[in-house]
Amino acid sequence: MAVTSRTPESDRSLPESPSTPPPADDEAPVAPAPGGRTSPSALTRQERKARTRQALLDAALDRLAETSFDAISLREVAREAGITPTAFYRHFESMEDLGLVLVDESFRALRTMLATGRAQVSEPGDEIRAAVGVLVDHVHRHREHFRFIARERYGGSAALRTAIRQEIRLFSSELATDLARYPVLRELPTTDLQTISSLIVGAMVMTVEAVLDAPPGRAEHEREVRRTAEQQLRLILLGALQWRPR
Amino acid sequence: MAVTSRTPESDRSLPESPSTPPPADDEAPVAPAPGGRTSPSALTRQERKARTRQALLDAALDRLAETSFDAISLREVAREAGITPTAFYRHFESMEDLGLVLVDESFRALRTMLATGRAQVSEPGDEIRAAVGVLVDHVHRHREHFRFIARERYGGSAALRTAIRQEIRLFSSELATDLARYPVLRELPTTDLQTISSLIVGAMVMTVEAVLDAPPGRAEHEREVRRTAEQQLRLILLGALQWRPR
DNA sequence: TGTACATCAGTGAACGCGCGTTCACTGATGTAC
DNA sequence: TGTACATCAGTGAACGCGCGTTCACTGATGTAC
Repeated sequence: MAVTSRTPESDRSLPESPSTPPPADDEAPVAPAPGGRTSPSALTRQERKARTRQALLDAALDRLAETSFDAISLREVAREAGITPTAFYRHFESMEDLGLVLVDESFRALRTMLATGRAQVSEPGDEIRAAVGVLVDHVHRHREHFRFIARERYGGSAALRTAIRQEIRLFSSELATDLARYPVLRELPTTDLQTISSLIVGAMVMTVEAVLDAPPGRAEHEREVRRTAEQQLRLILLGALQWRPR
Repeated sequence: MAVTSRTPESDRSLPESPSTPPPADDEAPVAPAPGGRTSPSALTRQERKARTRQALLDAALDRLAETSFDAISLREVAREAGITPTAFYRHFESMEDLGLVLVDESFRALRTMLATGRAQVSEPGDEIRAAVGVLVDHVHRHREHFRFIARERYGGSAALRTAIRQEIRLFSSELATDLARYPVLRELPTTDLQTISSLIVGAMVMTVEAVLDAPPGRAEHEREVRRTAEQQLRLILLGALQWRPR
């Protein structure tokens, strides 16, 4: 197990060691500074706590690759984060509590995406391709968070499901507002805009799932997913332009 | 726990019984004919086994109201079905095995729906309303199976997920074939038809979830769900009619 | 700057519990004669 | 029809295990003087 270098009384590996212990310097599990340390840590207590907390969140996200959230145990999350089960309670009241924080974190990522999308308005006529690009890129960049949402959207405890559904509804409304900026759509009543944006959200959800399911290397598969998504949005737009209320 | 008697040797349900086994009469766990019974049971061993098996499947479906499939224990399913954990193995190799049977059962229900839909073609101009009606009715009639699919579609073990995804893909293809019957759409290349039908399937999935989420009594909420679904399909159709390949 | 005390993230033993799986078994149902 | 034997769905005890939660604790970090 080779502890890399240093500190006279070293070999300070944790009792339950993290899966990938010290990648570069920081990041990853945490290393909660066990007993007897001479050189004073560079981190404040507060910073350390924040890291452990994040390690717990990351550990849970990580486990979601294998099972659904409510099949993940507090103990395995603590183990993977490199702390005792008992210490878990210093950070969260329960796994459900942690789950709700993950919902929050995940939708923050999603909102970032919307902002990015609005910022780079791109040349007209190509908005759809650009939008799909932004979506797919973000899914790659926040793969684990999107997987979490996809899984728990209809999966887990009532509390998580409710929280996620509310966020999606909000997201859909924001999209409706965005749509209202387009000249042709501006005339449509709000309810119709909402119907349209929920259709778009549905297509997006399917797209996200397709991207997540893509075998890692298959660029070809992904190009296909993009193309389908673009065509679907185009078709929706085509329908929307023909749409007349009532 | 009264065993409700009747019919000397009739009630010939199949070993692998259809989704709704014994319409009136019994229901509930099973009553595995405990020891010391004097009056000979009216059921053959085979029939009894089939019932217990179905009771296990139903128990699992039932538990899915609370948690996701991979958080359901073999023991609680056995308990709810009225048998010992040990006896579970007379029917399924494992919970995963049982899960795969549920996938099968659920999609059989879904296929029934498609058949129904095709049969009652209804007056033209109203196909969309009729289709949405058939969908919503079927969700009500097979509420638990649809909930199972909705939950495990992205939720659980890789095996279940794969099985479900394959069924949905198949379903989507069948829909594409159906679409090809419509004069205007007949001209479109197969890939475009598939893109369109996957968009429709996406909207349907959202609709199913909305119906499942509806608070039981709220007829009003459900009318709204129906209306939205109809409009979305109408919009897709509108787009499809404008669609020109490439 | 040094000292004395407070804070609090993390420890480790212990608990009772439900889990999946094994095993040898029982006794009603089914079958061969 | 009656009898003797085979089948097999379900039993119940037992196992080792990982779980969530409690408790009294430790010792580095933080703060007041």
